[in-house]
Amino acid sequence: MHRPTSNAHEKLLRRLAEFRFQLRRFLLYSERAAAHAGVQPQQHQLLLQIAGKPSDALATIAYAAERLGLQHHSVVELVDRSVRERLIERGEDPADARRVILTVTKKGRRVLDELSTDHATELSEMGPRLAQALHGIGTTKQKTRRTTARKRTERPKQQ
Amino acid sequence: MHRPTSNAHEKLLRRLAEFRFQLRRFLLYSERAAAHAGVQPQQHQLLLQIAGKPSDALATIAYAAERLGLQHHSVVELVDRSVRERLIERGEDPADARRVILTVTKKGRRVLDELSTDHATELSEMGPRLAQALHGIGTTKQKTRRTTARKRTERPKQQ
DNA sequence: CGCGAATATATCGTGTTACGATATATCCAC
DNA sequence: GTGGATATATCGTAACACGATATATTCGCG
Repeated sequence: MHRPTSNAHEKLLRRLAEFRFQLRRFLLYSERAAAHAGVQPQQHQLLLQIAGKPSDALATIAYAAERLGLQHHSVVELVDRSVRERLIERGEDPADARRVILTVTKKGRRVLDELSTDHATELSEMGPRLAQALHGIGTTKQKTRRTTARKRTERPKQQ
Repeated sequence: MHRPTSNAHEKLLRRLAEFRFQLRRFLLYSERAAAHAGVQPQQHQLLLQIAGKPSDALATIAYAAERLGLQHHSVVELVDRSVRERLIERGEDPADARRVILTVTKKGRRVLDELSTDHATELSEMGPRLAQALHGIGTTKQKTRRTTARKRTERPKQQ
């Protein structure tokens, strides 16, 4: 069952490639913006997830790990570095002494605010392009076999 | 110029945080899918950009670097690893002996095809969520714009 | 209330990977 | 053909996330 350069498939590849390219461009912009603001990309993300958490969530290490898609201990190290640079602070949770509550310092806030407006601006430019690159994809996968097609609800991706 | 917990600003933070979270989820999915297919995320991206290039482009190292947002020499190393694992091959450019033309092997193609359909499926699920998280942002960004606005094209960021 | 299991955070050593600096090869203009 | 530009390659280094493991605190249950 060779596909002699299936057009639909080629098209999907091009769209995926374009999407990832645009995505990478955004991430590169973001990395550079962070560097420009004097922090590392991951520190920026940490600040963002702490400051941007919903009001009903606790900014613990575990929360940050979940939001950043990292292991707890990777976050511990990220927090170590960030505390050292006075971007955030460790606080205690009165309700559970095992936990650490993370708060953003004034300095961290300043950095984050700068980055946030930058990103908002950049995204209002690049967002549409990204959204469009994204748009073509779901609709392009038409024939390419329908097996993997609809396991929509969950994904048995372990670890 | 203090913002006493500006509501609009808080909202922007939450939206940005949510967007990055969704983005990270996608990237995490992608990383795992690549691992599951037996390649590293960057190898997947390399395959994708080579196979998904527009027909008028040459799949050189420099092209890949541009598309992956990496330095040439990082790509050289990525290519080294990928060639070693028979995912791609180095070829010569008859027109310019300095160049290396990259081609995807059968094995690489198999891997990429698997990953592509997976990603198309995943994106048709998660794409809308991503697009929506994206959508709220440009419109939430109130005033503060202008400075640092658009020096996207190049940036003297030596980092 | 006391002990083991579960949860939350921390430490240590390691491997991967992208980078800067630099080197080599080829092309192009004159 | 020589010099500068372009394209790829090599080497040493540092950042960062990870696995394995350790410590601290809370919870469940008798």
